[in-house]
Amino acid sequence: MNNVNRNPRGEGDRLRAQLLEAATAMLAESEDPESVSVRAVTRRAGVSPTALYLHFQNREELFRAVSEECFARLGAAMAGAAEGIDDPREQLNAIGHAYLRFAREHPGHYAVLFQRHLEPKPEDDETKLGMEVFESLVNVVRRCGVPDEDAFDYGVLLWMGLHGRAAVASAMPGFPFPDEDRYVKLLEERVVG
Amino acid sequence: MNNVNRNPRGEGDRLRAQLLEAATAMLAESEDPESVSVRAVTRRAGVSPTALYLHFQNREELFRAVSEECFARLGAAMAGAAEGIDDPREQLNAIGHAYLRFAREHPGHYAVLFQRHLEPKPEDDETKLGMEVFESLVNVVRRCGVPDEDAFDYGVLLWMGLHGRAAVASAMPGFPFPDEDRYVKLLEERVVG
DNA sequence: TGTACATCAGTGAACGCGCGTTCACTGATGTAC
DNA sequence: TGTACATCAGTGAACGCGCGTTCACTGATGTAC
Repeated sequence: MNNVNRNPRGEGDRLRAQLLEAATAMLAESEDPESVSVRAVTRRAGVSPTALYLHFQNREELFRAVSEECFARLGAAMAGAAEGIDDPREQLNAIGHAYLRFAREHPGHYAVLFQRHLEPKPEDDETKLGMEVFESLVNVVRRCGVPDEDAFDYGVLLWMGLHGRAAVASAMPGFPFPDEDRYVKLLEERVVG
Repeated sequence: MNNVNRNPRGEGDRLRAQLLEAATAMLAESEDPESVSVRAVTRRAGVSPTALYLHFQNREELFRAVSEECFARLGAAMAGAAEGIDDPREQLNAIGHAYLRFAREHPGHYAVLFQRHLEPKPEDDETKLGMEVFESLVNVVRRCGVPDEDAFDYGVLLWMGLHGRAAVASAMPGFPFPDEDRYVKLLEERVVG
């Protein structure tokens, strides 16, 4: 990077954001997390490979950050889908569709959340972030009239049903799944009752 | 390989089996399919990297073969679990447990089935193999008294519920899943009714 | 019975590649006196 | 007001690595005449 493009003093953190954005964008295009390499990301950000180490300890940390970003996006997609809907059953339906659509349209982002195995960190922000998104699903389940003691379990079943379909549909494109509309309806009917 | 260890004339196919076994064994230990490289597999088999190309067109083909092997093992585990049980509900329960156990005890084998994306081949043996295993699950569902027109759908829901839990439990070890016993019971109660 | 030849099951060296990370550095900009 | 110095945001070369694949080959074993 020429000095021309260097960030001004005190704004060094901008590059961090740019690197994150570059990594996220690559993941959106590539579908294979392994192709998001330190060198590829910095190349895309127009910066030397070394520059990444000014903002992340190593590649693993970059992935951790990308993962957080993707969780936030998934959460936003689900929340956005539920917005403006009153009936909790319809909310649930919308959320289910949003989930599957996210996985289908952003396979790379979805994969980094549930396919790549980051070695768990002490704080484990990722699980925490996942929990937040999950809790909001459980809340909708509760509002569907499911008894409090069942809401968590049913939430898990719904989530697993969605994840299962998202993951397998991408790994085995040949399998004759019911289409998304039917699948979501079926899943929610059976689980929530 | 010294000539000492070379397979006798006409028995060249033995090496194919040995390579497959080596790859499968590595997968059982490593959990990360990417670590199963041509060089690592041939090293383990005690043979030069080039020798692999006598039996497989390329790395992709090796993976395809490994994938078939793993599908067969998963199918066998499920069939074995159902054997000797009369009540179809109990069979279903046993199958569910066998599925989750397979994924838990052989994460590498499970990952190669549903995580690694092989570019789909024309014949698509993999989907076919998966279908066989799946059909046997649907048959049990049918024998539980589920109407024929629902059996396929319910089978899908069960499978997705199992896959979801297997995959997420391995990717997010921190998530507070109900334990396997409860989960399988819950899933089957809700889906099959 | 001997010998030329084909086949089989491999080997060994080399190719070009991209990777993660470390190290010592540069040059602009702000700050203390 | 001038100047020495610290800090900041990067760079560039190099490290050692393992990878998938190709190429021309070797040496034992079987087969035809």
